[in-house]
Amino acid sequence: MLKNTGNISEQIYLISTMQKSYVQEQLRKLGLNEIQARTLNYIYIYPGKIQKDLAKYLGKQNATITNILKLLEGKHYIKREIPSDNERQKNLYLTEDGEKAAEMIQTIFHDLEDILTNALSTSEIENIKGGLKKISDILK
Amino acid sequence: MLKNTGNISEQIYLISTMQKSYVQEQLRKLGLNEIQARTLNYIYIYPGKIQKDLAKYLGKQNATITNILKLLEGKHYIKREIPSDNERQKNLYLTEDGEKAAEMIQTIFHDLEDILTNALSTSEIENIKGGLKKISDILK
DNA sequence: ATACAACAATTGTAATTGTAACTGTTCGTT
DNA sequence: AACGAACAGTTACAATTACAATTGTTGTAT
Repeated sequence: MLKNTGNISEQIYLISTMQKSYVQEQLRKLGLNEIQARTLNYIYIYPGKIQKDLAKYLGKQNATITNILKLLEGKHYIKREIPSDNERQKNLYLTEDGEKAAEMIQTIFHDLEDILTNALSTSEIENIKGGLKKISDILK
Repeated sequence: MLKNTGNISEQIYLISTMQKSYVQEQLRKLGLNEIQARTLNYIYIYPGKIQKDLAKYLGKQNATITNILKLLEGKHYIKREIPSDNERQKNLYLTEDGEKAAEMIQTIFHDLEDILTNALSTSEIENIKGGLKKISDILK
C-alpha cells in the first residue's frame, strides 16, 4: 500500500494550492486571475521574452498563451512586438497600465512571502530556500 | 523595486508547475488530467469524505467539484452515497475500476517522489519535509 | 539556391473550470 | 413546532484552458 500523505511532492502541491487560493482572493479587486497575474509579473521581470518562454514558465501550451495574451492585450496591459531579425516570434512588453497592474501584483506576492517568512527565523528561511532550490534543479 | 525570483512562494510555484507537467505527461495514457487524478487519489486515501472536503483539498469551488465528479461518475470510477443521517451531503467512494485507476495514479506520484528524493540524502529529505510542514501550517 | 525539417505562434473546436443564482436539508433560536 | 440562517450540492451559463491541425518563418543540408 503506497499512500503519500507526507511526501515532498504532496506537500508542494498542498502549499501551492493554498498559495493560489490566497493570491486569487487578493486579485479579485484587480479583476485578474492567477495566471494573468503571473503573466504580467513575468513580463515585468523579464521584458522582451517571447511567448514560448512564458509558456514554459507557466507550464501551459503555446495555444493557451495566445489566449491569455489576447485577453491582456485587450485590456491594454501588454503589447507584442515582432523583432525585425525574427518575424516568427513576438517579444512581450508591458504598457503603462500593465506596469501599474504589475506593481500591485508584486505587492500581493510580496505580502504572501511575508506571511510565509514572518513566522520563521532567518536560518530556517535560508534552509528552506536551499532545499527548494535543490528540488527545482532536479526537476529542471 | 520588489522582484521576487528567489522567494519561497515563487519557488513553490515553479516546483508545483514542473510537478504538474510531469504528472500530466504520465497521466496521458490513463486519459485523465491532474485534477481528476488527484480526486481519485484523495478518495482512495480518504474514502467516505464529502464533496466539500474535496473542494477544500483541491482549492476549487463546490460547483467545479460537481463537474469533476460527474465526469468521473460517468467513467464509473466513483460512486456517491447520500448518508441516511444527513441527506444534503454525499459520501465519496471509488468503484472497482476507480480503485484500479487510483493504484496506477499512486505509482505515478510515487515515481515523482522518487525522482525528487533520489538525489537527496536522508537528512536533506527530513529537513525539507520539516520546512515544508512549517510552511503549510502557516498557510492553513 | 532549394528542399525540408524545426520552430513560434495561431485557429477552430472541444473540454474543463468558474460565477451567480437556486434547491433542498439541517441547525439553532425562540 | 416554526422561523430563518447556514450548509451541501446543483444548475445554467460564461470564461478559460487544452488539443489537433495549420500558417508562416527560420535554419540546415544538400
